Amino acid sequence: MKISEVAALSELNSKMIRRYEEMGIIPKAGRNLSGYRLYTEKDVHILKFVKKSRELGFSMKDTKQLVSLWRNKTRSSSHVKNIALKHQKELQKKLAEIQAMLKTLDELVLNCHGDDRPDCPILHELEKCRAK
Amino acid sequence: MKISEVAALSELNSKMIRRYEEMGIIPKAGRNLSGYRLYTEKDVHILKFVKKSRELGFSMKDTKQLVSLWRNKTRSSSHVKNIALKHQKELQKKLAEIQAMLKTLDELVLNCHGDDRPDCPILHELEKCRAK
DNA sequence: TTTGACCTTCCCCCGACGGGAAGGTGGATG
DNA sequence: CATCCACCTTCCCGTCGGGGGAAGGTCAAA
Repeated sequence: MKISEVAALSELNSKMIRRYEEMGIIPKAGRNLSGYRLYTEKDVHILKFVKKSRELGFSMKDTKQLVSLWRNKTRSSSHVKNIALKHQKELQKKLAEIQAMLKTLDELVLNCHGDDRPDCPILHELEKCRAK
Repeated sequence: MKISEVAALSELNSKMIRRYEEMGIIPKAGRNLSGYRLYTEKDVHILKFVKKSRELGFSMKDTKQLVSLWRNKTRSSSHVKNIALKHQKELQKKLAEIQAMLKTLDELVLNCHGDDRPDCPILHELEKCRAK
């Protein structure tokens, strides 16, 4: 298979597949005589794994590790779990940050008339010095 | 005041203050004879506004608009509100994405032994083809 | 034969920073 | 007075996860 075919099958795009290869996340593809990358079913399998990892928010670095562990039958699940735990903590942190922003933002949006007058609680809030 | 002083007062760093100036978010600072940027209390006020806007997650572009509206006494609050509403929607989307990731991740972490054995539900899940 | 759809590598762009080089300035100290 | 150190300036490069598009090679159908 050529790159656009595996791209369609893995729901990635060709550009990212080349990048994953360059970053060592996936093995180097074979080439035909003209230099075109050639793929097998196995490569599609790996690419789908990468796609799922990215969909769960794992970084490129984590994904590289996860692919490597996945392919290494002598891995320890604790290694995998540590990566997941770290990512989980980061996501929880981001979640809290966004929730905090939304808490303020929801209130501001609710209180703003949104008409032609210049009075605006949003700007007023941004102007306020935090007590801190 | 020189840049590091306003940086301390606004809880930003010098680098970002220069960048905000370059991006037109804040007015161009005055200079002394040696080319050092000089600031007033008013500038600190603007910088604090910028800081709060960024803390609420507004982009640089939005922040630039908000500063401009803030300083424009003939603004309409609807203009401000539209910016806030758009940002609110984006945050809600991000929130939902992170919650979805965490929902899966929490379950995976819970089910992974995290020991020396290679069996790992996390890798197993990533390997699975989505029904889709 | 030509056309169009692929493929390749290459470099630049985004946002929101951070690091650090290279060089100028300014005030306190020896 | 010289020197030292902290600060200032501009500039370029790196990060992460991509996207856009140029320039050129390949291949199959019309």
